Amino acid sequence: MSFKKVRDAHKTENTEDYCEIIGDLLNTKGEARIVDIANKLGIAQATANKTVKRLQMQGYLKKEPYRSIFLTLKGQELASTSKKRHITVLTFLKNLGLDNKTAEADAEGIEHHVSQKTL
Amino acid sequence: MSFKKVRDAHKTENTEDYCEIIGDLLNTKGEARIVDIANKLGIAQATANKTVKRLQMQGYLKKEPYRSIFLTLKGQELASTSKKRHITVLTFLKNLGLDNKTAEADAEGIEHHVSQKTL
DNA sequence: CAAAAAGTATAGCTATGGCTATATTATAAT
DNA sequence: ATTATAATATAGCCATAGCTATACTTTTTG
Repeated sequence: MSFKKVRDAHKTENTEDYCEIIGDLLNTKGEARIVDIANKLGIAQATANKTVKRLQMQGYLKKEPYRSIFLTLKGQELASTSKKRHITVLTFLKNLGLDNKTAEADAEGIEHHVSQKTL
Repeated sequence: MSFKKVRDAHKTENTEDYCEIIGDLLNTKGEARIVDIANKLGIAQATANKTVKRLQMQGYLKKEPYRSIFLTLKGQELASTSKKRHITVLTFLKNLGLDNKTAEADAEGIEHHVSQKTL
């Protein structure tokens, strides 16, 4: 069933976004902090904090209290496949002739639902 | 922010799916029942029941206990725009050369995240 | 028409992902 | 060095969406 797959995608979607964002922050700023994530996602810091805690439990992240965040190997892998897919979708949408803003916005939602075959 | 939009899409996604499925069932079978919805979505009947109750509260559906389900005007409108988008995306994916199965599966996830412009 | 089966409803549980309000800790500024 | 500010953490709330188990109707069947 298609719907089951979509639900499964939704489950990993947030995790993928967090890992991707953290990866980007580490690359550009050198460190990833709760505030930055919350700002990028447009959510409250408390929410980001809670999710980071969960992702830590699940082995995607590493972090000490009041310190910045790092990706585990597992988190790095997720971030990289997620980023690749993001770029593929984004490039594709741009090639369709969409402006950057629309392409970026749509890609964010679509990327988590594109199968290997379609890519 | 793109992420905010994606979250908003997720909120309406399930509602759209329910309305679309109910619309389809009414068209093909003449009536829409909890069991059918649960089967189509691949979820437990209790879950379908609960959601149907909520959608009824929110004015998308009408139904009497132990009876079949109908769409309100609001529900019909949502179903039709949702269906149109679904078909557009599906056709597009097929035109890319994807097989029916993959196209259908991907369309299900993607359709809720495609902006008007992109369509 | 009574019993079995199918469908629907409800209760109660879990997890996720939002939020605000309130600590607490770390960092910056005076 | 103390104080103010910024960042982080925690507590407690809400809604959604899933589940199982159980109860209650409706429909089918013998």
